Amino acid sequence: MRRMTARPANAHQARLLRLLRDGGPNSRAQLGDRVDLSRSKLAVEVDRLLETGLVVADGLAASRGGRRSHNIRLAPALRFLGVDIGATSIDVAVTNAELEILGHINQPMDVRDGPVAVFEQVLSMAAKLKASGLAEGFDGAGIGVPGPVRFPEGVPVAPPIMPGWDGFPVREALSQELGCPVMVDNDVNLMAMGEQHAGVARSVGDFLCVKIGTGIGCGIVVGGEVHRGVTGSAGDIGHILAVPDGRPCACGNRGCLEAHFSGAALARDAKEAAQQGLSAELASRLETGGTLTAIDVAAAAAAGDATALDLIREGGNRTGQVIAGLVSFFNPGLVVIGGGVTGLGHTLLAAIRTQVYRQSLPLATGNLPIVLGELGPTAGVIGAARLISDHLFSPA
Amino acid sequence: MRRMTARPANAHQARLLRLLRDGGPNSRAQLGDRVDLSRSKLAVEVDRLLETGLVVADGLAASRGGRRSHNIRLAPALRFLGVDIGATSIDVAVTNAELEILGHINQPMDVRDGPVAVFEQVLSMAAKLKASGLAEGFDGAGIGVPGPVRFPEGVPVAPPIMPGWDGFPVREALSQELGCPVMVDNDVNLMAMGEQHAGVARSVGDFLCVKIGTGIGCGIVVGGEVHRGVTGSAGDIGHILAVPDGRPCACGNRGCLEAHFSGAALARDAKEAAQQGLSAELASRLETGGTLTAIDVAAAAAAGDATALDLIREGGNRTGQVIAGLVSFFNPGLVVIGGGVTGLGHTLLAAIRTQVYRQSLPLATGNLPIVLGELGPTAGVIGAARLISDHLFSPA
DNA sequence: CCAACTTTCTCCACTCACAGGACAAAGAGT
DNA sequence: ACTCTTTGTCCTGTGAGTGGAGAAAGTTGG
Repeated sequence: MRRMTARPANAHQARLLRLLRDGGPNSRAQLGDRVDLSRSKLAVEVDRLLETGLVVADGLAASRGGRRSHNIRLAPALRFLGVDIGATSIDVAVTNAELEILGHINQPMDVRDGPVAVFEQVLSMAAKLKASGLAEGFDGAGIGVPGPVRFPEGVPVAPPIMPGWDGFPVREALSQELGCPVMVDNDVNLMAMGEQHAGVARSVGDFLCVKIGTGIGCGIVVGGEVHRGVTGSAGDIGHILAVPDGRPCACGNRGCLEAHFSGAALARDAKEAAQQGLSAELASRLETGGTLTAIDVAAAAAAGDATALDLIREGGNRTGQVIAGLVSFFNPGLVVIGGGVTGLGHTLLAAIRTQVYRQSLPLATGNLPIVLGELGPTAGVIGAARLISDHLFSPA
Repeated sequence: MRRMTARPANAHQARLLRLLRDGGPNSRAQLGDRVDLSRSKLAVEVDRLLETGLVVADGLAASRGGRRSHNIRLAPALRFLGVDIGATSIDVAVTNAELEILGHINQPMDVRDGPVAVFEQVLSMAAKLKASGLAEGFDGAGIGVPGPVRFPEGVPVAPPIMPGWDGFPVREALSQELGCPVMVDNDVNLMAMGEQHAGVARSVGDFLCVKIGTGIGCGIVVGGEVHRGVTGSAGDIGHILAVPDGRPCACGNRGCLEAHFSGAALARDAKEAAQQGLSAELASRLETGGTLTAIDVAAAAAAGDATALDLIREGGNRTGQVIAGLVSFFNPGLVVIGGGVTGLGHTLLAAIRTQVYRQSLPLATGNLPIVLGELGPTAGVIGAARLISDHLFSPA
């Protein structure tokens, strides 16, 4: 099947496509209300979009007291691929043009295996989704990787936890393999875009999205746009100093936030505590599994284990201190906490909130919600789909 | 004299005005090269601007091998007032439409005297500049105040060091008194705009501008635009935690950056050192003046006093640690250091650089200049003039 | 001093985007 | 059947903008 070849010819068409994508109105009249164009001009642009096939008119809506309107919607055959490459697993999902997830699979993996091995797996996961009948092909794909990206070229740069990926032409390679346009971004930025599109950050212009997983990072959204920084490393808060002369970090310094709180640090601390006999709960989990992860700590905490709760609180305090600084600096309208440790739930959130509300000035915290992301593992893939659709739904 | 009444009628005219302001080309042909409009359209817009009087054509330029071009320039009678209200002094300057300073005066003052007393002084300083023949009136004024501002309304909100200013309608009051449009912003943001317009940050899109004076703050520029945050308190880094369980701060917490390094903290530490007999140099200055300021410390350091140098290095390290975090988070293309303590010069800069380059990741610091502002006390007033001219040179 | 070439600026005709009103189509309510 | 409402189409007028022709004002070289 021939995939999406057309692109919006002008800003009006791009605007209309995004309105339709974001669950907006779907009759010509309703579109006209939002788009500040005359009915005639709007009709012309809609007709052109219908000609390109990006948009279809199917059926009539119920009457609202007058002539029934045509249902205008994005082509139902459009499919986007969202890929979220984490440090230890891959998420791949197919969405329709409205970015609704039609199918989603997750597989464990190690980024350190390098781009070739990882892409083989991504392609086989995409093929599996295709085989299940959800898509006949992809009109575009968004990819998130756990490290800084030179955004215009779609190439990872100097990724600390991804040796072998530096300079690998991710965008070009995947575009070749998949036969469709591809955009690449940092996984944290994609999570922020996901929560902005379909999660807690809808209708918020300036917010921070802190992702605590194997590492720790922060998506920065300014005026509705992701801020990536001059070298694509903005939001890399894992190596901000959290504890003077604290624990050694993989980066060579001491006391980095990531060395004190992250999925990896939490597992390490839990293991130490178990071995020192501080927690029977954790020790028993260590025995059965042979190793501990953040999930074990979450389970222990849920079971009321004091040591596990202490670890979470301690980590939340450290993280909260750093976030407090960022809140003072950036003055966001919302802070979203997400990533693998979301399972630590309310204990973590409470610790973070306490620190932020205590340390930042009232003017910055006065009306500042600090909440957990509501999309969980789908935030990344939705953000990835959003990334490519933003690209495709912009003037050619 | 009637002042500037016209405003650009469309985006093209606004663009042309800004080009002319920023020292750009000044013939129709040269303007056409930059503005991506046909010669005919451009001529129409220039003619309209000439009609409004915002722009004048005076004289002919030298020939470059053909017909001589007309000199197109902004009306030479246009005057902007730039006001920078600091914690302890006021700067007022008059500029022409190209934002060149025609006259600049500075007077000591205490913001805590409240808005009424301060504005009386501002108005008398403005009157003095007028009386000296530099201006017959003002076409617009920009005002910087040392605290957060609700930008759209031009009203200070909850300013910690400015009791009595909370909610005072600065913009409206001064607009009344001066009889011209007024815009109000945080003084730190204005310094950033000043350095962007005429200083070290020309042609840099994303940068941070750290102002260390009585307090400490940070101007944030994203994509050429100042980021003010949702409540106007962005950049308020003075109360970021710098030293766990450190010195008590006026805000009620302990260990804030501002409590450890700022003009006020430096004076306090110098006085302590002098009284403890650690430095003969500082002690003698304390005796002669009865009190110490950052300027005394700078002088002592310049004279080679070890204690003074230590104080500066110590403060620079603290500040550098905080800036390192901001650099990791924001990934700017430039960091500018300015404000009253600029006099501490290279010692301070070296300490800050050391911390940032050590603590932030190479990708973020690799090509990151950290420099002193080059405009000194004029940065604020130039930024203020820029603020109001940006406002006036935008479509009505 | 004249011819040839440059650069700057003006004028004019043509195109296209867009607004806004008239009107047709299709339905609801009475 | 009649009126009112909502939706969608058609048509014409207006103003923005382009691009070419050419006038205006120079320089350079014979």
